[in-house]
Amino acid sequence: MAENNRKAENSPSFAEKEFLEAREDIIKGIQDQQPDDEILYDLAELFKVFGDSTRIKILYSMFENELCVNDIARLLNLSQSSVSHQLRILKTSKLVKFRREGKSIFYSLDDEHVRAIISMGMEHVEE
Amino acid sequence: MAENNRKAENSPSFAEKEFLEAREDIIKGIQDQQPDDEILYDLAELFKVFGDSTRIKILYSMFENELCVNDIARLLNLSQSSVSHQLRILKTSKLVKFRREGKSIFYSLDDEHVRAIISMGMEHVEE
DNA sequence: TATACATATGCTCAACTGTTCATATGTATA
DNA sequence: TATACATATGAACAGTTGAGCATATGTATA
Repeated sequence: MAENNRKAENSPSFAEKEFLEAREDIIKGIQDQQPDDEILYDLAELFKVFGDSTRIKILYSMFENELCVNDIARLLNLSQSSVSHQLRILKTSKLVKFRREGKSIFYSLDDEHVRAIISMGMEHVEE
Repeated sequence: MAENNRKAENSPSFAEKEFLEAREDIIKGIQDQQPDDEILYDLAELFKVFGDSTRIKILYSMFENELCVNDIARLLNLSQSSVSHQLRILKTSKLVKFRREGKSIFYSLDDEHVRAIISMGMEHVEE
């Protein structure tokens, strides 16, 4: 009896049931569309690289020019070590490419995607 | 004499001087183009929000649907608390909007920029 | 080949971040 | 208005990350 009561209290009404099932269907649908975890993980890793102001400054400085490590350090008032460390991260993420010329190594943005992503973010920030 | 020698060793040749001055000019030019630090900081902060796989999953799940906190938690197998914390960050960054409906709160992407930024990153990742 | 210059890298530490747990707030309904 | 449900939030803790220092590697040139 007490059990019946509790059961009655907890069991959803017909309308509630329909609502819950509808939500379930929507969730199932999304689950199918959702890209693999691995891809979403990589996507987050990519944005993480853009998510540091030192790296953003470095990327922006190369927006229209190739620069060597020392140029960047002087331009942005950063230590050589710091710039070098960050460039390694940018290299690993394929956001910059480089070429050697004598003692210097010139870095530049790897492709148009990098510019596009930065520009897109800039639009959102400047609103 | 020793001083003269050292000076001679250390002083750059004419060609070197020209090269260094050219680099200086380039750096000055970039310094003028570079956006304010504050803007670049905000830009990095924006990307930082995209730079976490939980938040990316949450954003992606809302790509074409509005969802309530509980939907997202079940869909992505996350705790209610975790989802709520992350949604607060997404709200603060103006990446999602929300509306109340009874006890539930439905979240959705704030505007097309959000979709555009994610899509752009996706292109780079899928290469 | 010794020296100076340009860049890279290993290590350490302080600061930051995401999760969890416990609890608070807000809302509908019996 | 008491209860259950949905969401939000504060505190604490573990894991991560960027900067700086010291040093290693690579390259040109006297």
